Amino acid sequence: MRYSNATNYALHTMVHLMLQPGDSSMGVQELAEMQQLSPTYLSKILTKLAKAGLIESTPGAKGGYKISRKKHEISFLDVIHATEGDTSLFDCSIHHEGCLIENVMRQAEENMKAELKSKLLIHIANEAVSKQK
Amino acid sequence: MRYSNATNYALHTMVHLMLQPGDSSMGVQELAEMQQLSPTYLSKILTKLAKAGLIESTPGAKGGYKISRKKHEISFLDVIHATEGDTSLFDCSIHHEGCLIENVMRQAEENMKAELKSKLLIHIANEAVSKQK
DNA sequence: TACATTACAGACATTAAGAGTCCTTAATAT
DNA sequence: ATATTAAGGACTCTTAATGTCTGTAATGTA
Ligand code: SF4
Ligand code: SF4
Repeated sequence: MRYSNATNYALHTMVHLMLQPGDSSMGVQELAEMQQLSPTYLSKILTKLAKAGLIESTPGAKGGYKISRKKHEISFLDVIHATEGDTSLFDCSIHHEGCLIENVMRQAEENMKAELKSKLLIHIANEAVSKQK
Repeated sequence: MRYSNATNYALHTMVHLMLQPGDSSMGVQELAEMQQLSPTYLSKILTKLAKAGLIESTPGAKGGYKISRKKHEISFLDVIHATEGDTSLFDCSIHHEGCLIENVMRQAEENMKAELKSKLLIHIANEAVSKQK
């Protein structure tokens, strides 16, 4: 029971893109090198992020990825949702009416999600910058 | 990213054992039938629960499993911990000092665990009983 | 227009973990 | 002694994550 590596890569990539100045794009090549992983694999993750509207992609020469216009609203939960999908941590296939076990598990997951939703990536990016100084 | 079926089975089994009257034991055979799953597989899960001190096992004829003496203190988290192990949901292998990403992820997981720790199985068992009436 | 560059998509291979089975051993009651 | 039960190890099967390869479409540049 662990978050996938893809989520880790996605989070790092998002922070990288946030720190990129102005309207400049980065290619998957460059992004993959920074994280020491295969460009083709990262490409799939980036496509997911793009479909979720968290980043914007432009094909063709001088193309690449840049952070979405919603830059200041993107939460950890948004990224995780994009990579992990929207499945529940606990999902009993039976679904008895008013199941007490599910209630507890769902509530617990909600507590986690609430935190992940309240934390914005932009905060991490800003802190990272001020640390470097 | 889902909790394993084993956790589901474990939770159900624990509730069953809690509803058992007095000091009586149940065999893995009976417990497996109730949940429609293989006795040998459930046996492995029960062994984990026993090692975690959540249930007590007695081998030999007329043996079986019964709820531990800590019956009234056992939380959802205890059961999950026994079956899933103590690994973190988010575990970056690198561990940069004061990592901001990990901080957020860890905190979120803590929020979930807090809920799971506060919910005791005995409550579920009691509610299940009063519903039946 | 031709060409280089880049994202995108599908098929495929590899790996790791979960789920489940089978068989043997040890402990206990009758 | 024998039947019954839990525990443990080795094994297979299934599934999902991880990763690669190849081709296609879109875009800028010369
Ligand atoms: S009681 Fe809840 S968790 Fe258990 S089988 Fe029914 S729906 Fe699933
Ligand atoms: S910054 Fe944090 S999550 Fe990223 S590589 Fe370092 S330790 Fe891992």
